[in-house]
Parts: sequence; C-alpha cells; structure tokens
Amino acid sequence: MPEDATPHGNAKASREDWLRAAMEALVSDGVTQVKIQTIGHKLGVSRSSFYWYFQSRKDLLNQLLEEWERSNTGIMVAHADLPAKTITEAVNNFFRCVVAPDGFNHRLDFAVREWARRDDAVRRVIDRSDAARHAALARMFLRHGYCEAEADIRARVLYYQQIGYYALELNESLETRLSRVPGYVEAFTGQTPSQEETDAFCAYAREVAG
Amino acid sequence: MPEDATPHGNAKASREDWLRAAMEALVSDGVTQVKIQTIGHKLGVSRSSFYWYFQSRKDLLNQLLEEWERSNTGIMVAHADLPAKTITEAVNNFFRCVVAPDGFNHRLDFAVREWARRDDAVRRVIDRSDAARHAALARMFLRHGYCEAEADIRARVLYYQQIGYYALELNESLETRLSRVPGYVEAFTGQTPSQEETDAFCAYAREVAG
DNA sequence: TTTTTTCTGTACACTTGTGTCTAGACACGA
DNA sequence: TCGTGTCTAGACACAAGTGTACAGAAAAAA
Repeated sequence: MPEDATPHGNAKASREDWLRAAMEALVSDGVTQVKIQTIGHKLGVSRSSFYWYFQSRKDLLNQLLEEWERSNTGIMVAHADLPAKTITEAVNNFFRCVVAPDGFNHRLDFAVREWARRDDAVRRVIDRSDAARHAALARMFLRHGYCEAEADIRARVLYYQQIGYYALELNESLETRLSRVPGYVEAFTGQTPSQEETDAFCAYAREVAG
Repeated sequence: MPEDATPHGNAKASREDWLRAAMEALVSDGVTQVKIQTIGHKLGVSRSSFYWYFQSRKDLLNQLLEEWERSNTGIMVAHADLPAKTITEAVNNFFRCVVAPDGFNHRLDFAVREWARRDDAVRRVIDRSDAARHAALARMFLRHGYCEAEADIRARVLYYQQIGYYALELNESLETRLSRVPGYVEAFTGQTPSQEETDAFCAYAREVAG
C-alpha cells in the first residue's frame, strides 16, 4: 500500500503514469474502455502491478472523477467571474475558457456525462457541478444589470448552448468559429459587442490556439 | 436467411422482438451494452437464435442506426417546417417535438452520439443529420424575415441549446420547463411571444405529457 | 402422412476482461 | 553483505462476451 508517494528505483510505471494513461483512455474512449489490462500493456507493465497502487478498478475511477470535478468546473466558474466593463466583454471573457487548449476540456466533460448515465453516484457529482456553473453565469448577468429572471434564463441559454455545441463534435476550424462569435454574443446578451472586444477575443483565441 | 418477414409458428422471438429489445438496450445503456447474450436472456431465448435473423452483432447495430436516422431527424425537421404566422409561434411549434413523448427521442440521440465517438461511419451519419436539422431551423428564421447571417446564427443557438439542455439530463418537472418557455423564445428570436402563443404551447405540452 | 422449411438449444472454441497469490528482482540502508 | 521494503511478472481462477456446428422440434406444405 503506497501511502506516501516516494518513488522507488525499481518502479517501471508510477502511480501518476497509471492515472494519466487512465485519464487519456477515459477522455478518448469513455469509461467502459478504461481497462487495467489495456493501460498496463500501453505502459509496458504487467497488469498485476496496477494492484500495488490501486485497490481496484473502481478505486481508479473514483480518482478520475475527482480530477474532473477539480479541473473542469473550477476553470469555467473562474472565467465567468472575470471582471468586465460590459456584459458583451464578460461573455467574450467566458468564451476564453472554451477556446484555450488548457481550459475547459469538453471531451472529458462528455466522457463523464456518459459515465453518469450508468452510475448514480457520478450523476450526483455532475448535478452539483452543473448547478455551480449555471450559478456563476447567472451571477455574471446579474452584475451587468439584468434582473434575476432574465439573468437566470440567459445563463441557461449560454451554458446549454455551449454544452450543445460540444455535444455535436462539429470540429469547425478556429476561423469559422471566430467568425460567429459576435453573432453569438449578441444573441446571448441582446447587445452588440464593440469591435475592440471582438478583436481582443479573437487575438487571444489565435494566440492560445497556436 | 429470413428474406421475407413472414413469422413462423415455431418462433419464440421474432426479428422485431430482437430489434426492439436491442433498441431499448441502446437507449438506456449505450451501444456497448447492446449484447446478444443479454438480449437473448431477456427474450427468454437462446443466443444462437439471434444468428438466424441477423448475420452478426454489427448487422444488428446497422439496423438500429438506420432506425435512428429515419425517426429522430425526420421529426425535428418536420416540426421546424410547420407553418406559423410569427417567428415566436414557429419556435413554439418547434418546441412541440421536444416535449412530446413520441417526438424527438433525446436519449436515443445521445446514445448514438456516444457511439459516434468510437465509430467513424456513425460519425458521418450524424454529421449529415446535424446539418439537416440546422438547415431546417435556419429556413424557419429566413421565412420570418431574418437575414441569412442572423438566421444561421439563431438556428445554431436554438439547436445547440436544445441539444445542450438534453446533454445535461436535468430531469426538470414539466411545469418548471414551461415556466421558462417565454424567456427562451424571447432569447432565441429577440421578440416577445404573445400570451396566446405561450398558452397554446403550454396547453399542448400538458396534454401530450399526460 | 411425409417432407421441407423455419427456428431453437446444446456444446464447443476462442477472446478479453477482473482480481488473487506467490516468487522474485531491484534499490537502499544498516 | 545482508536484510527489508517496494514493485513486478506469471500463473491461476473466474466471468462474460462473440461466433460456429449440428442435431432436433414444430409448424407448414406436399
């Protein structure tokens, strides 16, 4: 039982190696494909070594779920809370987390949602995160003068639309996506974004994408 | 090889029984859980009978995919094409297919999307359907006086949002959903729906739900 | 009644996955 | 050098899935 994480010279694959490879499998192939046998093979290590670091497959999956909650929801809430002069700038700020490669990981998000459909415990964790994300977006609209009811609805439209966009896995090019940004912002806020705001966002998007 | 679908007295489970049970498994548990062994057990029939009706598991899955394409996309496009006096009425009409129990089957839609993430052939079928659905909604906005660019964006926001709503699996009550409908319609169209339109939709929703 | 067609069950071969037990390799400290 | 603790490999037991071969029951047709 590896209580402390001191690595040992004899180790061919560390606990982190197992976790990272498992996360990759979860993201690209879904929870059903997180298989100890397969990961072990990929790490060039026997299956049984896994049981030195983890109690069972379930134990490993729990760690992956915690990792998801920590990263994905945190990033999205942080971006919704970013300071802005106008609501259109605020929405543009929020968009930053969905274009940044190290921002919101939508493939992970959907892998976890799929998982939740077959596991009630995971379902509860997701519900908590969805509520937190919506609340952060509603706060954003409230800060910019929308009433409670409108802030609630607009936060929903924005959040659901974003999730829906990823659900479709459209694989549009960056420039195609950017060309629609001002239209989206106007649809979400009811206000026209300034050219500077749009330019600032596009510049950011092009920078982090490269 | 059962070329014609004439049932036979000796049959304990028909081809349609296998298809229906497989569809139920796909909808509720995903494509990985569509297992001949499990379905056969559920139908009270030996596994090997399956191979009388179908060549292989893959053969069965192809049939399920065709069934999805025929039903789900068809229903959504038909609702987007419904005649309406105003754009707000048109959006309310569209909403009908997402509240009717025999309308758009969102659980099936997501089961197929999940499947597509691990199968390029399925991916291509879905892309075709998504394009058809978006085009139908864009036509709807065009008919009511929006310009090409705005119709395109608003169709995207409406379609993505709807898919996103289902992706979250919120399980809201009917009345909770209905209370937000006027707000959604206004956000999607930029226009306030009339009381009559909202009432008509809510009446329809309450009728088909019961 | 006999034959044919349609479907089902049993048995077999094969694959891929989990989890356990145990011997042993390897580095490191005494 | 000699343990000791840390990690790994291989064997074993078990479960669940696919697909095939073949005999045979039961309805339908002759």
